[in-house]
Amino acid sequence: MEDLIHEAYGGIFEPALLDEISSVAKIVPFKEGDVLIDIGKYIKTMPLLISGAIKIMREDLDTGELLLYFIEKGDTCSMTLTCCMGDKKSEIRAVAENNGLVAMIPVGKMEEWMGKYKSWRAYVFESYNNRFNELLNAIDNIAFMHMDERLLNYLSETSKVNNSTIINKTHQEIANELNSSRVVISRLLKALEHEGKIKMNRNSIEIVRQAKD
Amino acid sequence: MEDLIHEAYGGIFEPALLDEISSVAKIVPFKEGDVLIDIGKYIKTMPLLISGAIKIMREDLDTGELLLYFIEKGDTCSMTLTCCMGDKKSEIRAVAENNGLVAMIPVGKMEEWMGKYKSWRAYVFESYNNRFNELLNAIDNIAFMHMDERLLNYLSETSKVNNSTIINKTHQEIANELNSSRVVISRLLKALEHEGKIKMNRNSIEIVRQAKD
DNA sequence: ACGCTCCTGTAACTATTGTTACCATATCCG
DNA sequence: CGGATATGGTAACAATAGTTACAGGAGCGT
Repeated sequence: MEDLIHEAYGGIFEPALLDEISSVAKIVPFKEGDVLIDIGKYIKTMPLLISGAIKIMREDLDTGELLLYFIEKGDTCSMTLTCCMGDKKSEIRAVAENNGLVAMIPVGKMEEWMGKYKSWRAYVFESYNNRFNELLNAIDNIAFMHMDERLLNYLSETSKVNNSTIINKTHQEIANELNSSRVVISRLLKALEHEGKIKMNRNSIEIVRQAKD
Repeated sequence: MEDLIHEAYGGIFEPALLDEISSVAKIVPFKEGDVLIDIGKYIKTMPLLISGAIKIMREDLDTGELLLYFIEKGDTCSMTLTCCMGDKKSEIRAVAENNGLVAMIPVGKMEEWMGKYKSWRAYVFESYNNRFNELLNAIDNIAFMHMDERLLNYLSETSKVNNSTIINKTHQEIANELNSSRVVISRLLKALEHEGKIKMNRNSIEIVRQAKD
């Protein structure tokens, strides 16, 4: 179990901190679809992602939903940071995109380490910064891009975090994550298939050419 | 000049920190339209807003623009925090919405205070959290709302930060900040006028009923 | 007053996205 | 096997937003 933390965070934290994390962290596995954090909930332990990918979603009042960004190995969600530090409710939902592991850290340790370890402080700030930029990126997507581009981006990102050119999602699921409707997604996917960028099968989509040519 | 800082930040920082801020800060006035921070630029001093309002904009590659949120007295922009701490380029543009004052703090002091003052640490985290939530709010706006609602929100927010029910902006300016086009904004404003929510004059719009009834 | 620029109104059209409806087939389960 | 459910294809239509074009009036400087 120490190996896991060392592998994922070895390049980020100083040795003494790694040891401390290993001693206090509880390694928890999660499965695809698990809701790790939900909107309106308080967070009592902070998760550090060891393996797998987590998607961060925003929900609207009237059942609208939107994928904001993915989190991968070595990352954490700044929302959990603020929630832990400030005792606030979560504004986002975190859902497992695939199977993986998290190291759960008691909130008390977080603040302790803020004063004790420089690498921890740097990590916390880096996390905030990354999440901020990912939100900006999400804004760029929905504000400046059309649905077909957003769809391609989504397929590309999903392919990346799942390490596969084959995406096992239904049109309905994709529509939900992009806050669109199934018919629209089917239409656009069909167009992408005609352009030779993807191949479609039941329950899966294969990316033929990556979005970034 | 000490009075200004005490007035704006008296409830936030401990006395010793307030004194230190007063001694090192350079008070700088700004005028409506001033570009305080621009995309791609490095930031060498951190601004604390004393009076006035600043709008934070995001820009697209092909000349699209979008207002993300406003910053008011007692706030700072988390982008400047990360830029200062991490020596990174700004991803956003900060433009003065009206006239006001900022206290400019040398970057070195920021890090010094992080270890020295608990209220400073709390403030920095609170700022990050506020900006994060404001970005989420911006996402809600563009992802889940139609242009007419966004327009009403915009008018309401603008009215608030300018302390006036009269908004001195042209349709073109509003269109730019909402990343729309002038014709669309004119059309929607006309509809809002028919609904009795606003009154229009050349170069100004009066909010008759606040958006939040 | 004259010409110029800026601001706004409006029409007509296009593009994009969302909605509703219906169908075909695949898959799962009893 | 037979029926229920999930998934995807497609058409027709509606709603929203963006584009182009043009006109009228306000304000400004000469």
